[in-house]
Amino acid sequence: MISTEARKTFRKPEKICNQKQIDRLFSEGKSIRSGMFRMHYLLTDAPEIPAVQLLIAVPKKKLRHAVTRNRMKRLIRESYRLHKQNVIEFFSLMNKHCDLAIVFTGQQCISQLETHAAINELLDRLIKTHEKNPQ
RNA sequence: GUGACAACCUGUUCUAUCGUAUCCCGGCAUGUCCGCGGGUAAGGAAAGUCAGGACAACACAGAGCGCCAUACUUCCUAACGGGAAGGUCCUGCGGCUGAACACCGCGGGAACAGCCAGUGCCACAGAAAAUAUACCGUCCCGGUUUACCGGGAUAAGGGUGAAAACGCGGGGUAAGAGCCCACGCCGUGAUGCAGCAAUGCAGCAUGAGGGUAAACCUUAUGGGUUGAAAGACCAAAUAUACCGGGAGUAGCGCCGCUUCGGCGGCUGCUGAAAGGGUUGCUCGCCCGAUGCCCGGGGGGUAGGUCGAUAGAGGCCAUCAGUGAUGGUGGUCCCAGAUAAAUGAUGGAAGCCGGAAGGUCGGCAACAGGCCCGAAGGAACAGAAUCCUGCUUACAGGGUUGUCACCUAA
Repeated sequence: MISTEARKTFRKPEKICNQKQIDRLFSEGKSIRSGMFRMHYLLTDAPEIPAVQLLIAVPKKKLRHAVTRNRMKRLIRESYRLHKQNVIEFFSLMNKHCDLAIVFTGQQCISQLETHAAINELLDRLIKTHEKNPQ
């Protein structure tokens, strides 16, 4: 960790693209609920290169129009991109890998500020629960 | 000038920081890499997935039946159920007129092939709904006697109905009726003229003159099925058909060859070794030739590549055409993701909006004009193989046309 903090990127390797990985995450993982969001997560021991991988889901049932769905996904991704550093460092130090899925459960598109707050809260809670009970 | 309607066009722009996808360039640590290098990155409907193609796989001698679609004409197009122009019928407004019909002008609509091919159907009401029919009425005859009853004729009139056997005048008759005739409407047919044609006009002949094909049906034309999750290719790990090589290969049995020493084979039996399992190690135990080790190899999974972005392409000019559209020349390269990129936050400009204020006019209330402009607002909507159309959604702005109202002349 020399001087400048890491660049805030969000590229392909940090996304979950594998069907089996997704199935396992939703069937075996745990979840945290907060307001308009639900977060599924699954810890594995094998430390891979991106310590945390993410999946964003906005269900069609909640937001009917493709335009609003796209916008919501982009807002969530933007929030994660700006707030992910702590989580990545935390799981790197624990030498674990974490799969995350953020699911939007609201009925309407919300603003970037609200999204920032909600995502930040979720990530903090994820870290806190594992500080207490490191398994 | 304002408003409404219709058609067509348009569908905010610039910039800073951070970020995404892809292509190019560069780097070395050669890859799911890095770069404060550069280019490009949603729409008029990207939507609905409705029609038609391109493309792909499979099917397919030929013919018939069936099923489905289409249905005025000509043209356009790769093709269409799309479009253009024209025709016919219906219809709105305006003009013409004393008023109307017809006609003319500007619009709107049409499931505009055929009930004169055949079969069927036509609720309720009504006497009767289609080879007609007789409730009232009209007329004739008979009986009776004023006004009633019976038989017959009749489709003019009444009544019913969405619809009642073409309209009107005359002849005719007991009364009537296309029963006959003139005129007219409608249908059909051939002829002449105009038109590529639909069709129009003209006179002639003819008559079975209600509606219904969104009833069966007839005629003509077209149609193989499934869709990019099509389809083509590469292919790790693991297991493995099959092939080659290697280690190991004792005894008995059987078969073949033999120079009688043996040699080879066996999906025959028994035993053991190599090897493997159990364990930290040794022993022990267990598996062990349909096996073990090495190499090749086909199919094929994860995953990846192609399909897949230069095209029935855009823009400009020009020519042909009433037009849809086509020809020619020039010029440009304009998204290509795949758990699915095209974003976030600031700032500025323009647009809509008009609070508050100023000013002109007026004695004033205050019509109205002009200036300045705060808050706030900005629709419908996100590519997914690609095109051509259609349909639907849509704030604001622009152009043209029609109508209404106001103002001025």
